[in-house]
Amino acid sequence: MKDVAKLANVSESTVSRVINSNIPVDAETRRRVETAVQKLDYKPNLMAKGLRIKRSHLIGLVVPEIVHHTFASFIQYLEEAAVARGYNLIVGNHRDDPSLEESFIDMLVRRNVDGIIFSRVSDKSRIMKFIDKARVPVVVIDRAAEHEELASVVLDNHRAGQIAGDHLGSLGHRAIGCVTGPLRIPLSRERLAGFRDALSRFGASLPDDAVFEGDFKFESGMRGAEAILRGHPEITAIWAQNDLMAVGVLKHLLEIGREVPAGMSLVGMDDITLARMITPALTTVTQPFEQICEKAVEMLLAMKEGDQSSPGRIILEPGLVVRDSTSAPFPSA
Amino acid sequence: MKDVAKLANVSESTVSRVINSNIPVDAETRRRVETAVQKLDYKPNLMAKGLRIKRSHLIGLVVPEIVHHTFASFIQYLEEAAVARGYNLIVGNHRDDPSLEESFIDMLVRRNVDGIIFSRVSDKSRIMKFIDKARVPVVVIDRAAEHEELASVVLDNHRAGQIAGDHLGSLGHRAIGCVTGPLRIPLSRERLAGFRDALSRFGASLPDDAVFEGDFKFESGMRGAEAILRGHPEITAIWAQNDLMAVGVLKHLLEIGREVPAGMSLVGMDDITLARMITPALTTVTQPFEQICEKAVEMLLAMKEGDQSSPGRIILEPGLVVRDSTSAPFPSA
DNA sequence: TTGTAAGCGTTATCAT
DNA sequence: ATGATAACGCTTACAA
Repeated sequence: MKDVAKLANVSESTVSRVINSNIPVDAETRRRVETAVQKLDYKPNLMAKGLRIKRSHLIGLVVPEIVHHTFASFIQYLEEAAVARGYNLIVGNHRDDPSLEESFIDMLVRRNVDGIIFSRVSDKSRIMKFIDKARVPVVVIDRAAEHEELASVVLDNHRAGQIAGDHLGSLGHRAIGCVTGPLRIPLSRERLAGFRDALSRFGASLPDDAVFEGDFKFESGMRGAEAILRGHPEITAIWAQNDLMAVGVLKHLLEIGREVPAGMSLVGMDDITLARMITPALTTVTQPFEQICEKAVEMLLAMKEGDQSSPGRIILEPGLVVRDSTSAPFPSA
Repeated sequence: MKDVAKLANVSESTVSRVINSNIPVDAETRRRVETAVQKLDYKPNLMAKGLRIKRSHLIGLVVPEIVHHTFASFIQYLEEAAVARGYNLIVGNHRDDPSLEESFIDMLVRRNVDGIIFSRVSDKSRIMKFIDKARVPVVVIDRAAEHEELASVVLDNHRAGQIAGDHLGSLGHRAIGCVTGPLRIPLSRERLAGFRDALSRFGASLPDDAVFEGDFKFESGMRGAEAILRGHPEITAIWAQNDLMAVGVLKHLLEIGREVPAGMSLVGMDDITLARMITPALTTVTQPFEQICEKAVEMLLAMKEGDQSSPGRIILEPGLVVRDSTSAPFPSA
C-alpha cells in the first residue's frame, strides 16, 4: 500500500479512499491510484483491514459431519450465499464430540467471525455459554432449537409430516409405518405429529410399534424396516424422516426380497442427490435448501448490523416430489 | 489483553509470553496471568496476531462442487487434518466457472492464507498466474496435474486400473467394458491404461467402443451402460472409474431388467458411503482419502516452512473392497 | 525474568 | 479533496 501511494504520488489514506470508493476522490487522482494498483498488483491485506474495522467478513459454520449428504448441501449453498455477499466460510465438523465443538467455536470467536451458523446443534453442547459472552450473532438451521433464544431458519416440520401422510393416505394406504429421527429432537417429534395428523384424517393406522426411532443414518433405516415388518407384516407403506434412512429401509426390503413399490411404498425426506440415483427412484418430501441458506446468512448479517427488528425465527415450507417408490397398495401385499 | 495485563500486574508482553509459552516466564507470574486470563475470559485476537506474525493459520480449499461425494470426503478429512495442526479451512466451490475460481483464490490471497489446496484444478483456470505472484504454497490433490510444476498428492491411478482389471480378470471375465472420466484428464487415461494392462494379461478383451467417456457424474454412468450394451451385448463386466458413475451404470442395468452380478459384474472406484448403501453393495477400488488429506496438509505446511526438500509429488496406493456387485460370469449371461 | 516501544497493514479523525 | 497521525490487538527486539 505504501508502494502504491508512492507510485501514485499520494498518501496512503488516499489509496484507501480509492479502494473503498466511499469518500469523494478527485477523478484524476483516482485514475493515478488505480493504475498504480494495477501495475503493482496490489492486494489489500484483509487481516489488517479486519483488525481495523472489526469485521472479518468471515462466517463460521458448524456441522456434525461434512460427509453427510444433508450437511454437504447446506455447506454448498451457504458458501454460495456467503460469497455472494462478500463473505467467506470457515467450516468445522465435530463428529458429535462436544469438546471438539467447543474448541472450534472458541477458534471462531478468536478469529472474530462476523457470525456463526449451526447446522444441527448437538444436544449436550453448552454453546450458549460461548455465544453469550462473545456477542457474536448466531443462527441455527435445520434443527429447531430447544434453545428458543437462538435465531433460526427452519422447515415447517409438522407440515412435512402432513405432506408425507397425505401422499400415502391419498394413494390408499391404511396400515403404515414410520422411521423417525431421534425423538429427543423436537424436529423428529413434529414431523411425526404432522404425519399422524394427516393419516388420521384418512382413517389410516400408525401403530405405536410401527414407529421406529432411528438416528438419521443409513443403518438405522435398515434396522427400522426390519423391526417394523417383524411386528407389523400387514403394513404397506413406510415414511422415513430422511432420505438416508429411506435408503436403508429400501436396502432391507430388497434383501428380504420385498419389492418397492409393489410390496411396499416408501417415502423419504430431503431430496438429496442420492434419491434420484437409487432404484426405484425415491419419492420424497423436499426441503428448500437453497432458500434456507440464503435466509440464514441474510439473517445473520442483519443481526450483525444490529437489526433488532429481524424476526427470531423464519419458517419455510416443504414440498413433495413423487418418483417411483410409491404407488397404491397392491392387493397381493 | 490490556485488561489482563493490568489485572495480573504485568506488561502486555508478559501476557503474550505466557500465552505463547515459548519464552521462560516466572512460575508465579505465569500463574497470576493465567488466572487473570480465566477471570476475564480473554481470547487472543487471531487477526491481530496473524497480522503481526504474518501467518493466518488458515488454509484455503478450492473444489468444483461441495455436494459431490468425493469432494465432501476430501473436505471432511482435510478439515480434520487442518484442525489437528491448529489450522482452519476456508472452503470455496466454483462450479467449474473459472472466473468464480479466480475471484475465490484472489480472496484467499488477500486473506493471507498459509496455503491453498486444490481438489481437481479446472482445466481452463489460469491459477498459475495467481500462485506465482502471491508466493503462497499450493498443493493439488486428486487430480494429477498437467501442471507438473505444482506439488501434489495423488493416487497411483495406473495401479487402480490394474486392481480393477485383475479382480475382473481373475473372476473369469473376458469381455469387458469401461466407463471412464473425461479423457483429457490424465488420471482417466492412466486408470484406463492400467485397466488395459491387467486385462491383457488375462487375454480379456476391452473393445474400443466398449470404452465410454463419461464425466464422473451419475448420468454419464447411465448413458455409458446404455452405449456399451448396445454395441457389445456379450460383455459380462464393467468398470466405472468412480462410484457415482457405477451407480449410474447400475441404475440403467436395473431399468432394463439386467441383474447384478448375475447378468453383469460391476466395479466402481472411490468407496464413497453410497457404495455400501445400494443393492447390490458395490465392489470398488478404494482411495485412501484420509491419508491423502493428511499428506496434503503436511506437505503444504512443510512448504510454508520453506522446506525445499519436500518431495514435489506424493503417490499413494489404491486398494480393493469386494462386495456384492461382482461374481464369476454366469453361463447364461 | 520482565518492561518499553516499534511495527504488522489498514482505516478514521482531524487538519489543511 | 488530500495528508498526517493515531489506533486496531498483537509480537518482538532491545534494554533493564
